[in-house]
Amino acid sequence: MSYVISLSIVFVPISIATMATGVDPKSAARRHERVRKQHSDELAQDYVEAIHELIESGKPARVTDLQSVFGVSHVSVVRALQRFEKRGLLDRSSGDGVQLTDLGRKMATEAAARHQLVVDFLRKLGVSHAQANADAEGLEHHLSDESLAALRKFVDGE
Amino acid sequence: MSYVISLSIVFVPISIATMATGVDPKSAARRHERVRKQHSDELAQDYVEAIHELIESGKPARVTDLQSVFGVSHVSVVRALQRFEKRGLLDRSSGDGVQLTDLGRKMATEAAARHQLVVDFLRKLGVSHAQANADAEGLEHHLSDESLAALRKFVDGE
DNA sequence: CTTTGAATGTAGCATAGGCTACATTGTGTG
DNA sequence: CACACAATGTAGCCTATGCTACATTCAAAG
Repeated sequence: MSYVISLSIVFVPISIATMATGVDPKSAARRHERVRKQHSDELAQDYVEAIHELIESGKPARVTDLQSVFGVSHVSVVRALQRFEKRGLLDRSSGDGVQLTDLGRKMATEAAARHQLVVDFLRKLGVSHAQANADAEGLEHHLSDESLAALRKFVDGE
Repeated sequence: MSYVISLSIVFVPISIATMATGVDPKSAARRHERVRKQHSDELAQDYVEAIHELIESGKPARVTDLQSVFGVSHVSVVRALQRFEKRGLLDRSSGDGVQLTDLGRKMATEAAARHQLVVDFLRKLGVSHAQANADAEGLEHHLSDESLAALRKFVDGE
């Protein structure tokens, strides 16, 4: 079998037919592929965000601290940190807790800004603070720039 | 337009202290745990939704069809279907394509309603149809009942 | 009737992300 | 000093999701 893989990640507007039905296979495949990519970055963003928050509040970001933030075993934390260190997001060589690289810090501040925007947005929609925070944790990784801009516009008074 | 909103999301209360700071480790752990649970159900919902759409539009839901919907190899589809069959969501014993069980159909219609609500909501915020559909794919799995109700209120004229 | 191509399934491998069990190391206290 | 506990790391196992390569089956075409 020979596959002809289309590398056209070019922007292709969804056809009228698709817009109505939502069942066009090609665009559906593109959407699902995008979600898979988002997932592969979610944990990294959550980690750098948590590490950033700890450091900003004067506390070291140790394995134990992250373990209680994420509610997983210390082993899962260690292995996640190993992966993210390989990806150049953080540095575990210094003594007390992990440090973020410039790249990690950039990712962290962007993630924090997105998170806050989503929380503010949900609050303005009338969602309780607790639920807004909880939902933002899942939502923040799946918003396009276009949707983020729309949320911002709404939050900033519409 | 009226929506049938899923009532299936677990309610997790969050303490007042948490609400203020957002950094309380225990509530953070609860939030992250909830997101992990949502992830473990995402693919199942996407599959039953896709299968339901195919069947509703008169086409059989075969491995090949789902392969092109999700943009993965046929092997990934087969193994996903095996898992979901074990979970009682679908039935592969009948001849032409998979069938949904009652449970699978219920999950599919709820997921479809959520998806449509998110799309309509983003559209009302000014997001393009193409991007609204794309973003909804990721967002729809991470909204609490409370947030879904807020979205519906906004869509229905506020 | 044979060949061929599409659909489906299996075998086996990779990575991400969970886990428990065990080893090491450092620190503080009886 | 020695024992104990907390923090960290490693070994090894699990499931979910991807993949390629190979096997089977069936229908359509020559």
